[in-house]
Amino acid sequence: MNHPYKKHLHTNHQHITRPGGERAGQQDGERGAERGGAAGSAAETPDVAALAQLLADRTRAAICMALLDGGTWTAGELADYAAVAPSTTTEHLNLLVSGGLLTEQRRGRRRYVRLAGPDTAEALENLAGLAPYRQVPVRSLAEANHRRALHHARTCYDHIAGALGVAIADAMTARGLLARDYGLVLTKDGARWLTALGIPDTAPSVAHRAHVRTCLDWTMRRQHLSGAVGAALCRHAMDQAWIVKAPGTRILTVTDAGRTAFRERLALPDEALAPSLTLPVSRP
Amino acid sequence: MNHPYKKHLHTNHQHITRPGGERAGQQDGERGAERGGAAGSAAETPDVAALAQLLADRTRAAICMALLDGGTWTAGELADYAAVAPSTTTEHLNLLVSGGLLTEQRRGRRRYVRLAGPDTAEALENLAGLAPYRQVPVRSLAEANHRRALHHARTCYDHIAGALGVAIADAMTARGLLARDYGLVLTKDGARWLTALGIPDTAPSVAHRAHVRTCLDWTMRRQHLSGAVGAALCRHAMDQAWIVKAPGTRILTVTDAGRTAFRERLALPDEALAPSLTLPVSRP
DNA sequence: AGGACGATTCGGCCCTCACCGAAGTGTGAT
DNA sequence: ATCACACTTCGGTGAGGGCCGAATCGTCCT
Repeated sequence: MNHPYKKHLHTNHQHITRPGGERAGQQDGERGAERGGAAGSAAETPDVAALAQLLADRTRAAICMALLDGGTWTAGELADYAAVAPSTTTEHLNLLVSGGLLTEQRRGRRRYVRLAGPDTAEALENLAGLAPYRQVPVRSLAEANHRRALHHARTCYDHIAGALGVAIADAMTARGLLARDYGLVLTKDGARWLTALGIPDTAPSVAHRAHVRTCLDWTMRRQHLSGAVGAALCRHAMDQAWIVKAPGTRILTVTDAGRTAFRERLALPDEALAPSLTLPVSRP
Repeated sequence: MNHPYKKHLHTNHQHITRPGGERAGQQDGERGAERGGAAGSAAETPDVAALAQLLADRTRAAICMALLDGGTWTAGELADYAAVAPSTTTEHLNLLVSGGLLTEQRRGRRRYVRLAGPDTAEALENLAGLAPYRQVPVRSLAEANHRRALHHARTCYDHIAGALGVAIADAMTARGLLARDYGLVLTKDGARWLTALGIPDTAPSVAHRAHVRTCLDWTMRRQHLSGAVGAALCRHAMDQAWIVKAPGTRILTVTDAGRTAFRERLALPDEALAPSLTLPVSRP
């Protein structure tokens, strides 16, 4: 007896204590320095494996990516989207919700789910930017168009991603509205520019989030603008009808007004403003 | 025939095309806008599931967390650390290396591995900050002390983490050296402060990385300073012997000189400067 | 009430994979 | 040459879990 490899606590499956309730990735705010004395007979370690396991399944990952549009989907819609049986979807949603990545809301016989919060969304896009690529066959022209539109412009939870998002970040940097030298910063000129647009950059509603954050784009592998400023800009562009979001998808289309506005205010190159080729179809 | 749930391309296992070689998470730099036309008969999607699957195993996750000390370990050391057979370790390392998270270097009959880069390290710490907690039994007093020391101060790849790291970020913010309002920024005063310390804040060697980045601390769930400035500060503190790194661990101990320096220059509170209680033992 | 519909539960199938030991390969030391 | 050592390869085992279909539960509509 006396095995060389300690005991078999390696079943790789376990139940865990969520830290802060549903809000998965609290990012700052004051919180005292508890968690100091680990002198008991047990300690806490972050369980990276458990979190990763939630995303380690193709279907679950696809569900999360779909929810990156920031919208609320029903279990059935997700089942169709992921092409698995409703029963399978139920199991996946149970895991994702109890793992804190998703929140649910039951209404009648429907189960609505969405991402737990902006932090979760950004963590997901960042992960996607780091992930390897996989070749995926395109089966129809409609699907190819859909994909092309997605690469061109889409929402990433609450801000603009895709080639358009990257172009905006680049243009703002070029015009001195964002500075990249010390992290990504909104400059004074940038703040003025936002105010001139009618976006109050110090809105208290967004004060708890970092104003400027970057988000690694999974189609371009380039940084684009996220955070509160990114979200405000996206909202404004929608309010002004510079971009419209095709219902049921996360695809954004630049309108004629938007083309004018973006060209005037940011001198965006034409590629970034190309019209979407087709009307986006229903959920892919 | 004609199944309702398309074909079974759901084996959840696949081989993938790495995007950029070993460097997993390129973060910026100019790169043209290729990847525009997805008109072929295949398209590329980031495979989040594949990446997550690498981390979804307890043992592999433990290996990655161990390597977060920024050091180079041999396969045998990792086998001991993770308490699995050498053959098992080999398999895990093969996966992690070919997945781009680790790089290896063979010398003689040894296999040395380390994390692929700073980006990988930061992605890991961020993931750890988001992950749920798991209760882990502490089996000995030495282990409890080790754990306590880790929570107090440690290296996170190339910068300072733990309570000390958070305290430094807080103090720098309080003194106006860092500004949190628009992301986390090094202020002009901060740049001067660094220069006064003898840290050239515009060293070309670090120009390709964002100067200031934050890193979510897994013991405190608070942001601390990372990026090039964080790394430079850590290096400087080690050069000046303010902190010493116990060999074979990622534990940092604040020296007497360090206590004086940190108190003088940043007015760090005493808790953050408490001496480590024991000499750190060998690898846990 | 009756029926359509969305979601859930359960049982069973099958594939994946983390694990080990034993044998093998190459390197370094004696 | 010989042996020790670090790591690798291979076969076998067992557990975990993703998948479906069928049956069930609730809710909404007519």
